[in-house]
Amino acid sequence: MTKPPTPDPRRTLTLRDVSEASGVSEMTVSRVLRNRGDVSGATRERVLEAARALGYVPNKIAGALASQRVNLVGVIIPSLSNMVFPEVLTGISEVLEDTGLQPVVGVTNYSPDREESVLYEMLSWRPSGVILAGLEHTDAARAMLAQAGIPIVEIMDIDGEPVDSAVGISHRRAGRQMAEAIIAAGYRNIAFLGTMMPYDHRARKRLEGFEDALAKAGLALVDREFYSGGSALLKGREMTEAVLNRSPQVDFLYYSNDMIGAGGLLYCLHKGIDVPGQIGLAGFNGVELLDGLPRKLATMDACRLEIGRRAAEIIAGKRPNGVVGGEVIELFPTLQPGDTIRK
Amino acid sequence: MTKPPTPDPRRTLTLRDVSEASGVSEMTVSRVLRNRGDVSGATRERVLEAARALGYVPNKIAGALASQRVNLVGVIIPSLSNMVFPEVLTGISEVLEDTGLQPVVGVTNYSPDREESVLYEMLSWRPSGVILAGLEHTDAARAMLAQAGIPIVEIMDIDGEPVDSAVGISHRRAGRQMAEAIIAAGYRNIAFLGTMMPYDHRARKRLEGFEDALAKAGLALVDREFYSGGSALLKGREMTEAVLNRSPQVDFLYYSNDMIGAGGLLYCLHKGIDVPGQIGLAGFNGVELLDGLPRKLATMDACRLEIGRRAAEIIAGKRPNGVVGGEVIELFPTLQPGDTIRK
DNA sequence: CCGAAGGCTGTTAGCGGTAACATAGCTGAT
DNA sequence: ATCAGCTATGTTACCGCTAACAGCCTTCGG
Repeated sequence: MTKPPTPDPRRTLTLRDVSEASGVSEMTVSRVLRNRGDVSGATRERVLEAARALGYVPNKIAGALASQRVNLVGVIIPSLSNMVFPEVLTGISEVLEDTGLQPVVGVTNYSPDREESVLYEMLSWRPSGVILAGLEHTDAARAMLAQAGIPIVEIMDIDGEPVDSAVGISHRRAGRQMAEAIIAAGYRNIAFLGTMMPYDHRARKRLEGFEDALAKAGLALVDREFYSGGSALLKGREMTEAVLNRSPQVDFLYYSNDMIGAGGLLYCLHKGIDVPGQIGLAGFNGVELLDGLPRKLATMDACRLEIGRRAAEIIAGKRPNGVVGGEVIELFPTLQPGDTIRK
Repeated sequence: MTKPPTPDPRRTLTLRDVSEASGVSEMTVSRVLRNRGDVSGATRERVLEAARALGYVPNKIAGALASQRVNLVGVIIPSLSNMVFPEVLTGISEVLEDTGLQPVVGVTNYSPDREESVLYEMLSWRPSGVILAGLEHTDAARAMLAQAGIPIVEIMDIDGEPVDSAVGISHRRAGRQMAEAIIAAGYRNIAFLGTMMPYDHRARKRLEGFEDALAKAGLALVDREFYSGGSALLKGREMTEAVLNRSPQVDFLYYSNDMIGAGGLLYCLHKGIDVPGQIGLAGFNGVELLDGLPRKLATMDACRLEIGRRAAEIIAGKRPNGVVGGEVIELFPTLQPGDTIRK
């Protein structure tokens, strides 16, 4: 009736178990497992051995509570389904990798309310920083961010007032630039095809900038078409067909993202339309998918990787917010004319 | 020199602050904020008001430590960049939404070592459950999973021995089925084009099943081509070109995923090849992108949404693992012949 | 009019770690 | 030999919250 070597395999292990198994105090075990403070080589070995043998996994909840330090960075993005945010995440992970910080992702589906609740949930875990897409948030969300006492980085967009720091591009400027390039290439009957989501502020700002530039040249959109949901590639085909049927005079199609642009391009090629002679096309984002298309769609890359990297660097290298004012980093997307704008 | 109403806006608030502001004990505040136990309507109002006014965000770290309950579910997947896992995540989120549980995502980039460390990190937060892709893990990872004392669900694949529960499809069977359909359609000179990743066990199993079925019909692959990294669509074009140049007799191209399949399809159409007369094609996954292509690629959907849902249901409705044996749920993908296999 | 049964609120004792300080050996310079 | 100055380890007091239980005040049946 002796106690078995592994007392209760169900109960989760604590520092105490390791400390008993290795004959030192819990504090020493803690020091070994965190590589902090001086511990003799012999003890270190003994402790590590015991921890490994038991299969001990430290309890970060207790550790975080005691040390008031949490190695998590909240990352809040609207969606995972369009390839742009995963790339931002890649940039973030790359940088955080060797800082001991770990990203935790939350998705809002472009809903401000959902963003607010995801943020609340995240802050309740007291992360070391928060990175979130966009500058538009509910009042409550802004208040939470401002109160949090941790570095906050708003990414993707810089047309607005950040709570703390921001890294992104000017979507208004991006829209303007594209319009100018299109006008310079001689197109005059321009249509816009884009997302309907009222909360995709960046797409909205691009369109605003685009129309501003058109107006400055005495032009206006001759048609526009919106969509939401579904396969973007397919929607691109359908919308393009609709626009071309409705407005045969159109000679340029500006898409709010590359995916629907690609659909439109495939449609035009299929219909035997002369691209870019008869009709020109352009999208936005610079997604890698475009490389595989029969013709290269004109686009503007959104600096996604770089945005992720810079945002993470700010978090990794910063003191709690308020201590120093936030910085705003503007990146400049490059226009990639591809093969769908006349030279 | 009186104390200002908001003592130190930097210091983060605790229950005590709310309790002082509302004139009740911390315990009562706690009860109100968690909707647990009996609290009179009047007190509840007062407390909520105070909490709101102060902008209090509860500290889940302390809460979790005290209650030994964590509302997180770890989800470990190989990649975010190929659309299949985001869809699984959607299924998971849908189900967890109304259970109070919250998914936390970790990405392994198909590296077993990375998977092990991500898992370790996650377990150290003592989640209520873990969902992870695949049945192949390092020994240490398997040991951690078995010891964790929480429900574990391995997803996507059921060809192997799960640690606890599993939800997925048989990739061997999927490969076999596709081979049988191809052979039945009269193709005989079949090539495989796929990923090189040695750790994409599911792609490997599909190929194994595929070759088994070929062998049973007295056939063997006439060519094969592998890739890794880069734009899948572009790779699909390039690989297809390479195979067709090298082995002109090929009459069917089986791709390990839809993306490279789509690239191949675009290439064939561009070259004026008769699809599916001269050459047939098929992919795997059933990604929505295919809907937008000029011709529908034959594929097999991988039941991604359903897998996510079922996995989440198991976690949401289950007692700690070991208490009841794990269950294995096999789903059956349907072959979608599209327009790229002869009738 | 009493005691049982609830409803509402407070008190106490941790959860599993870590910061900060205390302590015991051991060195080597004086 | 003596003691400052290490190094290696232990002790104590929380971190912010919640489980469990204790207490008070009503209410109500007998």
